[in-house]
Amino acid sequence: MSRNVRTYEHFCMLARALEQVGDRWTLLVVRDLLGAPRRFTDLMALLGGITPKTLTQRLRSLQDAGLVEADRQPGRREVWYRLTPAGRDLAPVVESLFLWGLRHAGRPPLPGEVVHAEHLLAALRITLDQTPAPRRPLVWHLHFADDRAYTLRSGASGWTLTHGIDDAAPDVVVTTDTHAWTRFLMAPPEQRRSDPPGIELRGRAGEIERFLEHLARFPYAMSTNPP
Amino acid sequence: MSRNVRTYEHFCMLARALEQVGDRWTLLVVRDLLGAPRRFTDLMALLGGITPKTLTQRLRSLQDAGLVEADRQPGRREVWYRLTPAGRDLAPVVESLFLWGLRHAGRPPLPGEVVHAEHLLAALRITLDQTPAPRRPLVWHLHFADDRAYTLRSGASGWTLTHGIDDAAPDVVVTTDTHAWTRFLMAPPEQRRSDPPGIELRGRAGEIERFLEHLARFPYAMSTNPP
DNA sequence: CTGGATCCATGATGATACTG
DNA sequence: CAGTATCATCATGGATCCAG
Repeated sequence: MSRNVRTYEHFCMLARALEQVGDRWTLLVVRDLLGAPRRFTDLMALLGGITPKTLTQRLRSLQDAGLVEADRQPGRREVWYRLTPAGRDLAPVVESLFLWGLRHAGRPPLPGEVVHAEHLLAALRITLDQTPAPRRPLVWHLHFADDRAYTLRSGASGWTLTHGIDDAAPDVVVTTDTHAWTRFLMAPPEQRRSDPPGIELRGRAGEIERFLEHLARFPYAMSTNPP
Repeated sequence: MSRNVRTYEHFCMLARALEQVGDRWTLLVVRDLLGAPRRFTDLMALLGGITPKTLTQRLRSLQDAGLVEADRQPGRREVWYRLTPAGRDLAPVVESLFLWGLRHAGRPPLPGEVVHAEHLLAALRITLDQTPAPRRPLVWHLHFADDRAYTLRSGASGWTLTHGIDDAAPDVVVTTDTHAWTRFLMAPPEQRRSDPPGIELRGRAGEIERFLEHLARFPYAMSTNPP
């Protein structure tokens, strides 16, 4: 149970933070737990390429640091891992790294890369949060070919991405698959209007227009320095 | 010269970002280059504990990734390393990690930890940026016992920390040493008013009061979730 | 099936010493 | 000042196996 205390021995809050979350894979685990609580095998699938040994080790470190807690219910097989409040406080860290990656490595998938629609949706949600909030709350539903569905919703405290669709009437319903959705989002915004292949957009014409307008800021919403 | 291409092979902008800056020591190098251009030995001193081999390797990776450039002038021994615009874009990443560390690991130095006033000043500057900007620009000078001096200045685009003191008339002048300054800032804000040992504050009484008021938000300025 | 543990190979990092 | 060289150690990856 003893932790790998690989320390920097610096009196610096950045170094202290990196001692907790700087190891390989750690922030990717946090990324996936920010979306929702997950089981070990959920994480294995989302983190394609991690070995069970390393995942176990990262989850233990995060638990010891108080960033993750394991939910083990008697009579239930699975263990659900979820972030503690301290773990959720890492959201700004993950978001700033997402934005940097979008800006400086925002290219379509390389051959062999594992693709999960959810990670692209997370990047989209963060990008939307960098743009002015819409005057009226918006609700978009996204249905993927593997039967996963997500809701993107704007609210007073920004955009949220949730798993599944809720009962609120959506302004736009997107039906697609991971591959088409990836090609759609990684294409230049001008090209997204002309009947994108593999994507069905349903909703009032004005709402679809508004949807495309918001997406036009993706992936280059942030700029500390000009592109 | 060949890169350490330790990739995740995920189509995820967070993973792409971590491939560039996720290695041990890398973000600490960026932290120190965000303050000013530095020489190899400057970095060795600030990064106490890094080996020259690892520092060389990190600087090469950062150069290959286009985040750092080396300034070698003919007839000059030293090499000055500085961030490129893409490297400076990492400022939000470093800042969010600083804030997380302040909030969740903001304890006084542990025995054996290397202490540099500059890293605490960086954390202070970031914290000041989280609070409402002062109505009028403020200038504080800080003189340390080792003859290093810094200027903290508020402006339209937030607070800046610069090396040395400029010619503008300061509102407050602080004279101290690294140890006393660390104890001062890591003490509860109430305790900072009563004649802190090892610190001399000069300036009009109202300006010193304003200085202490701004510092009262340190180190707990940020909160995504309540403390 | 989920949630791991074990063994071994390899590569990244650390300690120390030395050099153009 | 700005690194290299050498050697030792530790973390990670790959594959396989196991208990509830």
